[in-house]
Amino acid sequence: MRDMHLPKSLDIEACLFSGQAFRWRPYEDGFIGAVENNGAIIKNAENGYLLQWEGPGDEAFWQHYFDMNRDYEEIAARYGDNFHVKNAFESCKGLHVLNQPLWETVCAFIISANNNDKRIRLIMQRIGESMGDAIEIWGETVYSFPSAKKMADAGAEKLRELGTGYRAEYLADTAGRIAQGYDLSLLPHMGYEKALSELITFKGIGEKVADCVLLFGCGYSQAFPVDVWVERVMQRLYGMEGNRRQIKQRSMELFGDHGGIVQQMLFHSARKGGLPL
DNA sequence: AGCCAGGCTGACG
DNA sequence: CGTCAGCATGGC
Repeated sequence: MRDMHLPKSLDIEACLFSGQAFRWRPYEDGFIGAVENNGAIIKNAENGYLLQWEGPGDEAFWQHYFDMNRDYEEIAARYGDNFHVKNAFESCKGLHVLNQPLWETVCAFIISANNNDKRIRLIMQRIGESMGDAIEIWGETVYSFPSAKKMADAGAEKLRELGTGYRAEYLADTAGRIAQGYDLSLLPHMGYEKALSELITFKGIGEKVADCVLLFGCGYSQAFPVDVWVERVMQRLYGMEGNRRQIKQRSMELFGDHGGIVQQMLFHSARKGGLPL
């Protein structure tokens, strides 16, 4: 068991429950979950939080996971002349875009298609329970996310039993390609456009899902996923028209290198009901 | 009891 | 190239 302090400047609840991570759950006055082979509990503490974990990770691992090496205040300041983005950053103070395990992120967002947050969590939990490794922490059990090989071996039928529905074949096919040797870990190093073109060759991954993977799992902070909420924001608040791809292109031009972070602020505040839609 | 959910695929024009 | 019906499942 190791532990470290997380600063009050982080809003852990916002980070873990804003549609980017799906494998944490409330626990006592904090949260419990697993990242890679680390089981973790986060408790409220004076002037921040106490993160306790069992597993091979170190402090740098968690600092990267919570994107603590990025200056969000400085990024927010760059959009100080943009009314709605400025407001979104202020109402989402402490929300960071997480850097999550790539394979798990791929699966989560394949599952997310035409689905809702609650059910994505339900399915991800079932996948962990049935195929992941159990990790004990403080008498609680959490589960690592299973490898692509393990999911490929389980097959589409098994995945369907877990409630994935018509996405079972997508997951099985994608898991199979990766188990056969496709190296996801190259994606963060080949540039945004190339990585996007690679991702959309997988079944169940279209442009929106790919952009979520690029943003939450590959560190491409310019990736701008356009879902129904963000589409509505850009239409109503910025007068954009056209299909989602056009809205994405115009948004990326408008917001630039940190568009994905802007997107997460707009998405989260829109879902909280904090935007005049 | 329908409707909807951080869309994608395959078919068709 | 763009459009569009159909899609499994569970929560509300």
